[in-house]
Amino acid sequence: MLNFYELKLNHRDPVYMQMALYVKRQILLGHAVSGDRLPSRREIAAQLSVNPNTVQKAFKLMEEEGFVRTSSTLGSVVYADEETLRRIEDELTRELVRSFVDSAKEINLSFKTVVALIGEHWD
Amino acid sequence: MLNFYELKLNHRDPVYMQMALYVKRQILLGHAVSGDRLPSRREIAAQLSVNPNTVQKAFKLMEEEGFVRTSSTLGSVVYADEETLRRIEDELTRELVRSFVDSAKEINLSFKTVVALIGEHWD
DNA sequence: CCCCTTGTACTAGAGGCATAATACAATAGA
DNA sequence: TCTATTGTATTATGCCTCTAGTACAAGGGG
Repeated sequence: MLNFYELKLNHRDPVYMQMALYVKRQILLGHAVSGDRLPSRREIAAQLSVNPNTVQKAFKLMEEEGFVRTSSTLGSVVYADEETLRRIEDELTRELVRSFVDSAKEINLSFKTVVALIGEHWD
Repeated sequence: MLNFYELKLNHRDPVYMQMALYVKRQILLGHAVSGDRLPSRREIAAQLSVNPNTVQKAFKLMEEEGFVRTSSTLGSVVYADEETLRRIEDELTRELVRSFVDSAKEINLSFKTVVALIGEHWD
């Protein structure tokens, strides 16, 4: 049973998107696999101290994106076939790198400088 | 005279923040230096096809952050002393790298993998 | 001197995000 | 069967961002 205690919310991005991203990460890391159950809307709302309606919005998004499925009164479970997993990896990895590289180039950082800076901040 | 034609707005971040970031970048790149004039609020609004009030909000922010100064009816100019320049570099460089490294670690990417991925996306 | 631009301020409204408070049908479990 | 939980839906409120429209004092240039 997945929980949301470790999810630290920021004040920049919509909460319901941060929730969906969190579940995607758990899937990508193998911490959540197909069939794994998710707590009820109300339970998650309590874990995160947010409104149940916000949680419901997150589930709506996750269902639309295809990695969570809900059967009424039986709760929601993770669903991640090959294609879904690939899509999640793409979003979380390639998209992360792409936007970072774009920003780095915007301020004229060289590849060498970028690698050096990352090296400094890695530990 | 700085212009805003090259600034491509996204639909994720507040417009007035994107505007401030754009000016910071121009300063960091040396494309804008102390004394450089900025177009009027209304002129910039036209260049970006946004509302003058939004532009005014950006100026309020930029003045608060100290890299733009306005003298009534004479328009606004860039102001960037040593300390301001350092702060901008910190925000645009170190902050960029820091948040990227954090995200990369969230999905268990190794330093080596990250460098490889960046290398792929660099060109 | 007059007009136009400028910075600044204000009200009003739309849309997205989040909260608060309910409501209800369906089902699992005692 | 009764009760508690669950997913789902609705209405209202508040905040932030952005747009739209208007207003006004101050200064520059003809």
